[in-house]
Amino acid sequence: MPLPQTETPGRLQAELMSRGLRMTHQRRTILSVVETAKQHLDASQILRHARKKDPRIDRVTVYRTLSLLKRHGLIDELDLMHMQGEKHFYERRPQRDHIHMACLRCGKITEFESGLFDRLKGQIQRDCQFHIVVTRLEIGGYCSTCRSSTSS
Amino acid sequence: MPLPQTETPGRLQAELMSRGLRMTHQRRTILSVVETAKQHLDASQILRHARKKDPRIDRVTVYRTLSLLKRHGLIDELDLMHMQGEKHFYERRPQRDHIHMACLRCGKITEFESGLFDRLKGQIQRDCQFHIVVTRLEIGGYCSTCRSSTSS
DNA sequence: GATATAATTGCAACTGCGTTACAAGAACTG
DNA sequence: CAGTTCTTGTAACGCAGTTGCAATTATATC
Repeated sequence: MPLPQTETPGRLQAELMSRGLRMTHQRRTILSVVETAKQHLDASQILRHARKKDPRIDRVTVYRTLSLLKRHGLIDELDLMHMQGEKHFYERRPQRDHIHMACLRCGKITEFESGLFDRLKGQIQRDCQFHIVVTRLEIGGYCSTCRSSTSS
Repeated sequence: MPLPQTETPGRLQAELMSRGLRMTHQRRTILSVVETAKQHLDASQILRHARKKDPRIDRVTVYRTLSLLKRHGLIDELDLMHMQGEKHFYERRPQRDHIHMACLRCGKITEFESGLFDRLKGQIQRDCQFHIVVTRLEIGGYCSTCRSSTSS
């Protein structure tokens, strides 16, 4: 067997291992799902994708792995303005923080980076003497497409 | 009877009435709780406070009233970085948006207004052609007090 | 490699926030 | 003040996430 085909090692996996955490088959699978996701996934979607690769994974393991990744600052948790119930969505933590805009009409999620946002964080650290660990800026409103069509 | 002592009419109540919504005794009570809250309350705390004024209020009514106020843009819903489970907290929508900072150690919530934040929102509306309805900027980290004491 | 040990997993049951269905009750209209 | 429509309480439900515990598995050590 040429290695159990666990995708390319991946940054998440490398990060966890470098922190001395055990690398189980389940974790590798869940990590690869999060790592290759093309959109924001919630826990149950992550479970479904993971089960396609390994049907024996339990949802509890997904929750535990997500909270592990969160504790280690490797993923960010999003609410996306609670447009789809109370789910949480996850994404690999990016180099540079970005803003999530959620269209209240079509549900599209747009990401946006901004130097003003970076400056704002700097201002907060200085003026409030607050050491920032994680930020979440979510905005609800109407995207350009939905603004131009019939109802506002 | 000199009016059923429902606090001063209150802005929330006036707003709802001006929109042609029925003003029930329960709504008046819940509104006054939200309006006079000295801190961010979650649904169950609002229920508890409301019941002190009127023991017959049910939690369902609290949820329904909160979602009514939310739909009308009269209150904002906060997650406060999910530090206390998955509760949601509520506050009367302020004139000017502010940022919520949550200390991951002591749990203190700090509010902060910033011209940079206002400018950032303007930039988003322009550059992304996105019509902003509601924003939520939450930051987790360590407050000045907790930074100076023993552990970081 | 084999073995010991400490972490991780799956299962099942549970918690807790929030929602829904529906009949009874209350607010507004004329 | 009678009628209509909205709102409420009750109870049952749904769903995301958590916990306890025995069985399993990754890693360190021999």
